[in-house]
Amino acid sequence: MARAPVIKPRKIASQERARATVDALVEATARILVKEGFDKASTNRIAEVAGVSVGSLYQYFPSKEALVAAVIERHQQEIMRTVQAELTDVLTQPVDKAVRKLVAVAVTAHRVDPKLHRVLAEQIPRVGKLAKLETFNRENYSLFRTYLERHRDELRVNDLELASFVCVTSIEALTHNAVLHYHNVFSGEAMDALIDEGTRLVTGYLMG
Amino acid sequence: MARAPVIKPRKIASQERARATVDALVEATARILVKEGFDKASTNRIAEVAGVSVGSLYQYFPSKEALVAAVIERHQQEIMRTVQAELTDVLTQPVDKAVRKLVAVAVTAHRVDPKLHRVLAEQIPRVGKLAKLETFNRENYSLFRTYLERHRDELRVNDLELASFVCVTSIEALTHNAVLHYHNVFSGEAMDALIDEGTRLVTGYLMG
DNA sequence: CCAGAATACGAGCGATCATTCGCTTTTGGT
DNA sequence: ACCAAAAGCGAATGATCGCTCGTATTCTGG
Repeated sequence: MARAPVIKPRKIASQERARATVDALVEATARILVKEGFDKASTNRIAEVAGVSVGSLYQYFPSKEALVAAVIERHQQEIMRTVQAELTDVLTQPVDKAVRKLVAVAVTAHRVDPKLHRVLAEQIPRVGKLAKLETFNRENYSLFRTYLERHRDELRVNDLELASFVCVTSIEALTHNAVLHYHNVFSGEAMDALIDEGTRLVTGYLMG
Repeated sequence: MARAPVIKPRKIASQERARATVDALVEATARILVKEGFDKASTNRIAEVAGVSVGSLYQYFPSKEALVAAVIERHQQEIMRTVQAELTDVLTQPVDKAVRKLVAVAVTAHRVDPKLHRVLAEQIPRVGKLAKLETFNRENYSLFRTYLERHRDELRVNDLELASFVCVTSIEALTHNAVLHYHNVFSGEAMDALIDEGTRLVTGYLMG
């Protein structure tokens, strides 16, 4: 009759040693994604690189997807930590200053482990619809939307929804492309120039 | 001693029936990519959907990648066919007209089998560095670059290289995002509005 | 009409992968 | 010091996949 107690409930965890194992697994996953690509990131390989057995892996992560999701979450939090401070006073600043800061922050965000960011951006669609990066972009989007509403009278746009889409999409694409695909072209001064241009693009659009 | 003659040279082909087989295979690959996703596109499945045997598949395509590459090429050519006519007179037109046309063309291009386009855009990085879409973007890019050079005196930008990057990246991202991720939002009139905004964004940036 | 070339077939090989489970080792409370 | 729970282990399983190859069928030029 007694049945449930012996079955392993999966996924719960925490005793000092266990936390180290979990960290090692997430770290190993990230490293493999960057250095060997998504396809090479098999559960066996991840366990091997983490210096852990496959069995242990499955004690904490119910699937390979869960592992990748953990990597995504960790990366997201790292970005947040790096960027948050910059964004606190943006809402109260004038349009030109605010836009410049937002562009600069976007660049900074993409510079947090760019190689990992690239792999994740490319592979996330495949990992279920978890799409944590989507969530991130939503936050980004609604922040911008809020800013536009507060400064409505300084702007020459009617549809704030549409304007938000245009601005956020452009800034994201510009910085993403520059950092992740043309990082050799945009280094140092060239990146400053890119920030200038991005700022001019968006402010010119928002104002006259 | 005679060795080579019997070996199948692979990949060459053409007799009426064979061409139909090749078409069926490419078509089946495209359909599976759209309806079931990249992971489900196994060679066995492709052959099954094409109504053909795996053996036949490997007579014409040396690998699974070759099949995907063929789908990409076909899609590219379809886009070209749809768009080419619109681009012939762009070079001679004034900035505002030209930019508007380029934005509109970008939308049109993304509307050629959007679902296929999305899958390809998401999965292409994984298919070697063939990156035919890269090639396509290069063409796009150099066309724009050429336009800027010809109309240099009408513009208020110094670095044409940088300006091309900014404009092409923005237009591509705007239309890509709108058509492939927010197609429900941007239908009919909303899409016209998007074209207006994209045009204003870019012309405002290029001129005063 | 027929011989050889082209095309088509599909069972099967070897490799890889995600995941399981019976077992051993470590840990922490008492 | 002891022991139950927690953590760790890794060989084994079953499924899938890309791809090959010996054979059967169809086509075509003479």
